[in-house]
Amino acid sequence: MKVRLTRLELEIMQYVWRLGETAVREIQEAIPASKRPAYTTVQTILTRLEEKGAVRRTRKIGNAQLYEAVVTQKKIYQRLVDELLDLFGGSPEPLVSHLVESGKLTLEDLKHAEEQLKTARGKKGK
Amino acid sequence: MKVRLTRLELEIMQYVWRLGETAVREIQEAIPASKRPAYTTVQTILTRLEEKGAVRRTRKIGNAQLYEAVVTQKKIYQRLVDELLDLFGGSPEPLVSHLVESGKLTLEDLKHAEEQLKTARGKKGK
DNA sequence: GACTACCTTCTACAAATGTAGTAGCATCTC
DNA sequence: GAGATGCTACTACATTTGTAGAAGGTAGTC
Repeated sequence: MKVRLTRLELEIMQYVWRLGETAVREIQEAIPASKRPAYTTVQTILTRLEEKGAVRRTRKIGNAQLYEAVVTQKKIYQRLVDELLDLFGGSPEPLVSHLVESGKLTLEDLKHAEEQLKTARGKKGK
Repeated sequence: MKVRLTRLELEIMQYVWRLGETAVREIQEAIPASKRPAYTTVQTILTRLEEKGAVRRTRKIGNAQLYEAVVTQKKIYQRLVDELLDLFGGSPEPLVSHLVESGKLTLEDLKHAEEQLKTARGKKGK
C-alpha cells in the first residue's frame, strides 16, 4: 500500500509515532506553540491520514477518539530516502557526499554505518 | 533566495541541468515517452520555474526560447538533503542507517565518503 | 436535568500543483 | 507571399494541501 504523505501529514505522523495511541487534542498540544495549528486542522489531517491508511481509530475515551499509527516510521522514512535516492540517480554516493559537505556526517557516523553494513551482510541482505 | 521545487518542477530541472541551455521541445522530447507530459505542460512548468528564479531565458533560436538553470543542482540537492535530515531529527545517522538497510550503500561508498571527509576537514570545515 | 466544556462531523476556501487546450504570431519552404 | 509548422502567451480546471469555522452531539458537574 503506497502511502504518500505531505509535509503537514508527515509532521503530524511524527507525533502519532512518538505518542503512540493518542488523541487530537494531545497531538495539537504537543506541537510547539509557535507552529501549532488549530484543533480542527489537526483533526482534518488525522482524518486524511486515516483515509490514506496511515493511522486508524482505536477506541474512545469519553467522547474523544484515539488514533494510532498503522504505517511504521521506518517504512515511511525508507520511502523518503528511496525517493531522494532516485533523484540522485539511484546512487547513494552523491547523497552521502552532500551529507559530508554539509559537515553533518562525522567519521563516527561512518564507522557506525560500516559496522552495520558488515553485520547486515553477515545475515544475507534483503 | 529560497527556491522550493515541486516534484514535477524538480523533474524538469533535471533536464535543464543535464541539457544546459535548452528549449521546451528539447526537454519534452528528452523525457521518456512513458511519462512525457504535453508540450504546454513542460512550458507551464518552465514558466513557473522562471518565476521562482530557478531558470532564466537566455536567447532565441528562430522563434524558440532557450532557457538555462540559475540555481545549481548542488544547491537544490543540498536543500533536499537538509530537509530530509530535519525529518530525521537533524542527525544523519538514521538516514545513513536506512541507506545501509536498503542495501544501497556499499563499503566502497563509505570508504569514499571517509576520504572526502578527511580531505574536507583539512581545509577547515563548513 | 441544565450548563459547560470539549469532541466530532461537515463544509469552505485559498493557494499550490499537475495537466493541457486555444489562439495567434513567427518562421521556413516553395 | 501563401501555406504549413512550430512556438509563445493566455486561460482553464481538477486535485491536493493547508487551514479552519460552524453546528451539533456527549459527558462530566452542580
